[in-house]
Amino acid sequence: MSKGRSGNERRFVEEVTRLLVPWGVPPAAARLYGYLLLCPRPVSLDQISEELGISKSSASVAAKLLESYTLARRHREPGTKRALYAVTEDYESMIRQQNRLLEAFAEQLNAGVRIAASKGVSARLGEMADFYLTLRSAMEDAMRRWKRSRA
Amino acid sequence: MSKGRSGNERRFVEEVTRLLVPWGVPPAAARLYGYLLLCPRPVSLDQISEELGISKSSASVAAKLLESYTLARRHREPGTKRALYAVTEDYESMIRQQNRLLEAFAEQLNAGVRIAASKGVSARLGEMADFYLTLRSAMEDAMRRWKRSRA
DNA sequence: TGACATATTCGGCATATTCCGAATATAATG
DNA sequence: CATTATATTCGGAATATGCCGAATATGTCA
Repeated sequence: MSKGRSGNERRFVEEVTRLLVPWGVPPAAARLYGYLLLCPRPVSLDQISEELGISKSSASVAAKLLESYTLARRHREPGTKRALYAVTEDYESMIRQQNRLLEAFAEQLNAGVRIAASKGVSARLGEMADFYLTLRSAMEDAMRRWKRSRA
Repeated sequence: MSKGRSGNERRFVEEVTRLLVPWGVPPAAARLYGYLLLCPRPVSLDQISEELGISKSSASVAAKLLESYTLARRHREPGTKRALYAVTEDYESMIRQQNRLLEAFAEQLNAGVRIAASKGVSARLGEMADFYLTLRSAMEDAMRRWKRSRA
């Protein structure tokens, strides 16, 4: 992606940012993800810094964060120390993280069943736990099916 | 729920908080939700304030926020101005919100397909959009089935 | 090994978020 | 309508978050 990014590309990046931030992704990392999604090839931190108008250090921190989320991957440029970053195909990552939260929440609700001060509360918490576990399972199934349909 | 809450109840509330905050729920509101989940009956803002150790105004703001999320509902106490709050059964609320984000993200990815600078990028964005829409549909289906199984 | 290129860390600053308590608004009743 | 009870708003303070740029760490090559 060249120096002069089109308005459409800029808009895309800002929209991706707007959607990822509520998922708990810090703004600079979200913008980087949006930008990397549009890059046909891995890009350097210098280029990221320039294209997104952020400091080199912020680019580094954002890239490493995306890497920890497995949303981006580091590539090396042989013969230099330069790091290049590109998106991974692991776009399940965010869904998996949400599933883990769902599961933990369901577990907590089941823990609540055991301490509930009334039958009504107990029933409510149990039902909620059931609901969230059902949703989690449905997502796991869907991801399995998706993987298979792609193989 | 009486003045002297048990350690287990306290722990439950703090655990629910810990799990809801990453979903973007402010700490006080998350704690209130955890507390309300354990209440067999609607409770007043005074009681909330006292039990959670927060100011009356914070309790009010938190309760109204949960209400806007449809996680809690306001009840009136006839003959007084007092507001009582209790959790709703609308625990689908958070899942629906995530689904809307998923859908919007997929739409944005499809918009990206149209401006992509290369075939590779285009294919990638399209596949991601497909994936997220598949997940969203799976969740919608699961919620529909759940509703039916409860009727 | 030293020099250079490059990434990362860290302290500081600006801004955002969270909560408190006083001020203000609103609901209920006689 | 006035009074009282109660909820809500708002300004301010404390704390958290996000980012920058200088300092530091690390990788590559001759």
